Amino acid sequence: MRSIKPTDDRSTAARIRDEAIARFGEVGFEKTTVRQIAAAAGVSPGLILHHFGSKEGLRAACDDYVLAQFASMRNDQLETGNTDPLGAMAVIQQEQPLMRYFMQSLRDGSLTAAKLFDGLVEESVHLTELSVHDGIVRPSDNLRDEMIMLVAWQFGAMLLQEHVARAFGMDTADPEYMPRYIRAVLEILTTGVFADSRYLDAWNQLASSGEPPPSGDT
Amino acid sequence: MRSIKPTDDRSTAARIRDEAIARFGEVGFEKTTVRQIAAAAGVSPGLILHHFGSKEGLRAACDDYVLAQFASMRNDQLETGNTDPLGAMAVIQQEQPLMRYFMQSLRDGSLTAAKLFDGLVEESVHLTELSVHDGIVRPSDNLRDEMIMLVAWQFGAMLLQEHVARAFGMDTADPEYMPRYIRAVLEILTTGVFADSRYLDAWNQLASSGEPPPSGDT
DNA sequence: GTCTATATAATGATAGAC
DNA sequence: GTCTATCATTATATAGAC
Repeated sequence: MRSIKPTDDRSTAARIRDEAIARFGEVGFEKTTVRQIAAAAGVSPGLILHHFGSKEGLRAACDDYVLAQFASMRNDQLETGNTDPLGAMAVIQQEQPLMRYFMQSLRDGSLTAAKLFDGLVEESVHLTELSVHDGIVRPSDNLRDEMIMLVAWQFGAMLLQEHVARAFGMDTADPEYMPRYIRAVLEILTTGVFADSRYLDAWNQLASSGEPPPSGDT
Repeated sequence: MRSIKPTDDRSTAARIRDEAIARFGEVGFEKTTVRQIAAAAGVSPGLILHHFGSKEGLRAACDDYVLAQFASMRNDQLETGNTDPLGAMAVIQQEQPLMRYFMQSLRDGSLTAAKLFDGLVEESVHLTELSVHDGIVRPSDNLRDEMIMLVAWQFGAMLLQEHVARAFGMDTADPEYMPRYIRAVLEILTTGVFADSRYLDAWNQLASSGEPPPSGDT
């Protein structure tokens, strides 16, 4: 169903894997059929099972590959000494097969997604500690938890970017989307949202009183 | 497979619908089979198709019902004059079938989820404007976009709560989870994250220069 | 309204030829 | 390594009895 470039030097198995990553990332593991991947890779459905044993085996191969690729990217970033948190944020926001695959894994709650998430939390905590030392990020005795939330928010926003874009009155593909997104994020993370610390103070007081705080209205 | 309480005054169709909402919310639309819903509701698979025409028809009925329920809840909240943004946040965070269903819809990107998301953005903007007037939330000339991000972050964090909880070193069901979550959120939204406004200023300068800003390192 | 039995379609997986 | 043909399972959906 698709012509393969004669100069494609990837092995057939690698081509199948890459097509699988693309499909899994676009529509998810469940909705993707072995036949679709076979058609996209220009091979028969049987060959895929022959190489990877089962559809689940193919997924495992994709997981391993994606995990390795991310580790490699992280290495490159460390070697070039790029410690800019905003830069990392922008890089990761790109619309690439690997990132799509990761997002879908995040949706499904796979083990790979968990590993990746945890790794990114560690990395963020590390980078932010450096930023605190440099006076870029304010100190906090709860920095780790805050970074966990920021990582979750970042990927949460990516998961829901269709809705964010629509609320902005635009499409995800609009070149104005990312600038507008980043500006709103920077505003919140620079100035906060509340006018003063009354909520935070009240919360900390409740917490120090040892009692699990109410979940209703204040 | 399950005994129905003799005092259950819901019609059979309503019972089927409620069971469907529960299953769809727990494992998603695709992974739920008509047979499972039938077993849970104590009826035959055929009856479900008889009432709702198809599985898709059943989903439509669920969507309509959930949408109506949320609208009703919103009405109640307006009537009781509850304008506390934190209260609304806490209420919505509860683990109820309706909320689970909404979360799954958000995952799948259904039309219902979009309507709900948009409605919640409008509501949040409205409530926050009141809070700004009351001096609780700082003013902003970009308030709407910031609220869009906050709504997306909130639901994004709920979508990823499995990962957030694991990063906290606990389980989602842990009673300490929500307090810890809320504290981290309050800290970020009260104080911000950056020590000063250098990033925001640099960004605004780039934006005012009319050029689409870089996506790499600064 | 409700059930049982069945039709139909699609999917993951297997077997064996080349 | 790769393909074709086929199996076995599972799901939605339909037909018709009660």
